[in-house]
Amino acid sequence: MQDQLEERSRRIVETAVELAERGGFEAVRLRDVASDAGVALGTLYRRFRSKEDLLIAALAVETGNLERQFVQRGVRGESELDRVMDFFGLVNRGLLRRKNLARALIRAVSSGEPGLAQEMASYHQRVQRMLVMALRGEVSSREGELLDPDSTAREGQRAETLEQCWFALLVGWSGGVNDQAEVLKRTQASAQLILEGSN
Amino acid sequence: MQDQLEERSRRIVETAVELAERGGFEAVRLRDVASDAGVALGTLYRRFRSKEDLLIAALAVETGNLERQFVQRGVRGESELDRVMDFFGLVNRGLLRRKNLARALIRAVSSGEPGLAQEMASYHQRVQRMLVMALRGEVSSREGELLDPDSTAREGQRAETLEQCWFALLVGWSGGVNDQAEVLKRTQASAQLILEGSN
DNA sequence: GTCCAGACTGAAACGTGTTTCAATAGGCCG
DNA sequence: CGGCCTATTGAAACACGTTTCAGTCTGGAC
Repeated sequence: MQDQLEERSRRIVETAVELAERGGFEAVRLRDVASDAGVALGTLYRRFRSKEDLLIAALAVETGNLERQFVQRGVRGESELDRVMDFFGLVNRGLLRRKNLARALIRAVSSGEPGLAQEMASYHQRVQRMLVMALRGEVSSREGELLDPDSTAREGQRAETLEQCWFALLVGWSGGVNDQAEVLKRTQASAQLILEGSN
Repeated sequence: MQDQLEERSRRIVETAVELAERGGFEAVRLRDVASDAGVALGTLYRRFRSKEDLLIAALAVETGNLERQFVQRGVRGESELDRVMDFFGLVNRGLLRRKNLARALIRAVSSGEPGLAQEMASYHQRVQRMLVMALRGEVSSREGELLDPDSTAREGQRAETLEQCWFALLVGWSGGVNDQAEVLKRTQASAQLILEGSN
C-alpha cells in the first residue's frame, strides 16, 4: 500500500522526465504529466507542491543515476585537475545526450521557488561530494566515510568553489549564453585557477 | 517623438521596479505594471518580449546605478582580496536594502528564458568588469581602457571565476539556501582560494 | 461483512502570462 | 487639408499552473 503510493510518485516523475526530454521545461504540462501517468491532476499536486518541485524530484533521480555511473566508472587522471575535468566531462556527456531534460532541470533548480531550498541544497551537496572524491582520486561506494570534517575542510572548500563555477556556467548554458564546448573550456579555466595554488 | 517612446519604456521599467520592491517577482503582475505605468498591456508587450525581459531591463538599470556608485566611491583595501570583498560588500548592502527586488532580478537573469542570452551575458560582463577594476585597485570612469586584451588575460579569468562563484551564491540566496551573511562568508572563502595562488 | 479514514477522481474555476485584433489617435508627407 | 503609417488602446481570448470540492474507491480495523 505504501508501495503503491511510491510507485505512483515514481511513475509521475518518470513521465515528467519523458516529457522534458522531448520538449524541455515548457513541454512538461502538468495536465499532460497527470494524464500520461494515469493519475488525476489533484493527485499530482498532493505529491508535488509545484512544477519546480516535481522537476527537482526528477533531478534527484538523475543525480542518483550520475552517482551510480560515477562510482562504477571511477575517476581517471593523474592530477587533481585531470580528475576533476574527467568528472565534469562525464556530466557534460550526460547533459549533451539529453539537452532538453537538462535545461528543464537546471531551470527548476535555479528557479528560486520558495520552499525548495532544501532540495536545492541537497543537489549542490551531492555534486560537491563527487567533486571531493574526484579531488582525492578515490571513489568509494560507501558514503559513510566521505566527510571526516577535519581532514577535508580544505577539500570541501575547493569542491564547493568548483561547484559554484560549474553551476554558474550551467545556468548560462541553459540560457543560451555559452554552448557546451565553451562551458567545458571555461570550467577548466576556472578549475585551474582554483586548484593551482593548492596542490 | 523618439523621446516619448523611450520615456514610456523608462516609465514601464520604473513601475516594474516599484512593484518588485514591494512584493518580489510575483508582485510584478504585468496588468498592474501596464495600468500603473499608464499604458495598455499591448504596449508593454511591444517593448518587452516577456516578464523576464522586462525585469532584465530593470536589472540593466540597477547595474548602471551600481557602476556609478562603484566609480564614485572607489574601492578600498590593501590586497586584491580586500578590494574584491569590498566590492562584494557594496553589492551586498544594495541587495540587503531591497531584497524583494534583488530576488526578482536574480530570478529573471537565471531563468534561462530563450532569447535573453545577450542580456544575461551583458550583465555578467559588466560585473566582471567591475571585478577587474577591484583587482587592480584602480577605478577609472573611462571605460575605453579597461580591456587591454593582452595584459588582462589573467585578470579577466580571475574576474570571471570570481563572478561565477558570486552568481551561484546569489542564486542560492534567492532560493533561500543561504542567508546574506552566509553568502558573504562563502564568497570570501571562494575568493581566497581563487586569488591565493596568483599574487 | 461493515465501517472508516485517507487517497483518488473528474471537473470546474481562478490567476496571470501572453496573444490577438478591430478601432482610434497622432504625426508626417504631399 | 487628406491620406497614410505607425503606435496605442481596450477588450477579449487563450494557455497553463494551481486550487477546490463533492463524490468515489480502497485497504485495513473491528
